[in-house]
Amino acid sequence: MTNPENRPLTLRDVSEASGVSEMTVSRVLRNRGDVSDATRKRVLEAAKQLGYVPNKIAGALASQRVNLVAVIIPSMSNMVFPEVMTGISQVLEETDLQPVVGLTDYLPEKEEKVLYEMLSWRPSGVIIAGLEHSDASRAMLRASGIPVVEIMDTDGTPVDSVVGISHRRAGQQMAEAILKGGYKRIGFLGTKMPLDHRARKRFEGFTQALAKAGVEIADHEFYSGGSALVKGREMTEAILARSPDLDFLYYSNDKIGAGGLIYLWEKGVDIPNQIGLAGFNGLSLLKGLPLELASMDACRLEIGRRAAEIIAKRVEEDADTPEPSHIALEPTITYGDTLRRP
Amino acid sequence: MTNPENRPLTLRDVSEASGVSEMTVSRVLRNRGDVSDATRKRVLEAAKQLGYVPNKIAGALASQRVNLVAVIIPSMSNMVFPEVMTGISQVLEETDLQPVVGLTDYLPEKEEKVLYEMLSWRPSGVIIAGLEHSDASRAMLRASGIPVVEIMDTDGTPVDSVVGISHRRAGQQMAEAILKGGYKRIGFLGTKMPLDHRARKRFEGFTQALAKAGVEIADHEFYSGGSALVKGREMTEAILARSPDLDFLYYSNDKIGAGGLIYLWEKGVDIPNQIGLAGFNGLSLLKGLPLELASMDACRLEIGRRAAEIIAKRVEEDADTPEPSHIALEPTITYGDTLRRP
DNA sequence: GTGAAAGCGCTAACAG
DNA sequence: CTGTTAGCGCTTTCAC
Repeated sequence: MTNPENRPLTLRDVSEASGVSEMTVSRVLRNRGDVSDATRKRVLEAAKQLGYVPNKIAGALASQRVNLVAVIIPSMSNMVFPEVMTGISQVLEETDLQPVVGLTDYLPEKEEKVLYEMLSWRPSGVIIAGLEHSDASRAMLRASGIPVVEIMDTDGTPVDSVVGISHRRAGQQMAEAILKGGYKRIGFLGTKMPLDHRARKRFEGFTQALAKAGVEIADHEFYSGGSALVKGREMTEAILARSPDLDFLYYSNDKIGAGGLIYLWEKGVDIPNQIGLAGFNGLSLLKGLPLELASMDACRLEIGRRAAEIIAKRVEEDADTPEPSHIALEPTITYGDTLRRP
Repeated sequence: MTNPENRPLTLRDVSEASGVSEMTVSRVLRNRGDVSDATRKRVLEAAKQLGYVPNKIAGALASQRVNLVAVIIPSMSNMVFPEVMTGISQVLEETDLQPVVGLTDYLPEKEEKVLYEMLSWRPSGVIIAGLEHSDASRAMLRASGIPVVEIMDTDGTPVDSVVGISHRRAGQQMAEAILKGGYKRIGFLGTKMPLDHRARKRFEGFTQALAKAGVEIADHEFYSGGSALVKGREMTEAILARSPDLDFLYYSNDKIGAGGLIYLWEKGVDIPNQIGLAGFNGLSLLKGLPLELASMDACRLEIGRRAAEIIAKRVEEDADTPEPSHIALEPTITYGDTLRRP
């Protein structure tokens, strides 16, 4: 407010303005230790009057503590991660920890860079999507000496703690449900991205479970980039033009599934009898469609919450129990209107 | 890698391991000043070997420079802001600046808190959504002495720079287009949130332009929370049950518009003749619908890019030209298949 | 309850 | 090209 030279204000300015030692000012501003009400009041007044904002950089350097939690995820436009973030925020809001997000675009090199950048701010913990990281990244995580929670996926070996679901099993379960529904000629539509390990694992689990029943995927279609809804339409049209005898389409995510569903609905196709459909994620948008798309909940919110809880707990307890938590959540199938029940 | 005591490594460790002074190690690690290739190599090797990650906290304190740009936005699940972020990231990636996101949930108190928190890290600049802030927030922004860019909206008085569109005018233009399309009985469907100032301004501009033509909104419906697609369906059903004679529905965002569109399409309503529809934002999902919803581009990516450019430029040039930029972008109408052209 | 001194790990500024 | 000296603005620790 009153800052004529426009020089960042320091504790000393507040000290001088209030006539209280820097040390006591610091105590007041952090609510630490006993300070008389009179002094406290004078300090608070001076601080507000000046418009003082503490310098966390100096504070962090002196105290060797940073109330930041690095959250490293592939993307924010995926619909999945905003919800994970919500879970993380919900939990961290009750602590004095703050999430800081870094985006990787599914690129290992970028993940490495972002991780390096974030670790250089010495956060109190790291929440990072996936179990697949470059050797350098894994080394940094281990060397950091702070709690690390890998999220989303449990199919692999974590550096420290892990919270997620088994995408391989998710793919298997969907395959089993589809077979039980009596479908035989199954098409798969998914993302081309070879770096989306979770989509890949679902695909693997899916084909594997089909194989166990002697069924093979009849056709498949992959995409990359663009609006998922549009791609869903286009791929559906393409795969059915090529293989008109398909009786089920399994989409690797709900958005392309929704696009396909709208397309088929337009065409007047009898769903789920002529063709059944399923997606993945359990997005709430599915309920706004003409038919509710079958899907599978990915436990996004819960994963975020659990991960944050692990970090928060470790930060509190500090030194002791460096026992890693390994939490595997159980996704559930929604049949909706597009997958015949057994 | 080789960090037995698990104590954070320091420059001194690298210095000792390489037999080079701390200062020179620092120079190598920052690519600053001339260092002989031999020394550089020794340092780099030692650093990598130890798995050293520089401490930016100490660096920032010493250099009084922080390569962070605070980005303060209401939400990440809005579809709008991820795209703004993309624009910001694109530009900042070419600099050594890094965006750090803070979320406000459209709450002024939360905005104030987040802003305080971020400013206490002394970022190089602030990009903040909207022009409406608490007095305290505005005071902090002004007192911070760093470049501030308010984004999304140009209807108001910025603290420093601003990049956005006029939402009031956007509402007006849509009203004019609707009238020119020959529609008379117009319904409005939107968010209840009184804190979404941009939606409010669009509504105001909309009604105002209608009024100028002697038309009044025939009915309206507001919602809050829940899946936008679902809400769009429900509100559309509700408003038409109440006012079956409406010939146009203007939705305050594309998602609820899409929900309404799907609902009406299901019902077999003749769009755009029996009823016309329009949304707002120009989301790419619109092209995946049975009909393309009329909408208006909000210039999200461009806003992000421009804002980041302003910050980047100011950080480079430093002291001079503290001349604020005021950039008003021009949104364009998409008629799609749901709004009759004049 | 309050204050003084000594750093936190790095970099600016200068000296060689 | 390399090294030395002083801090950056806070908090820790200990004294009063």
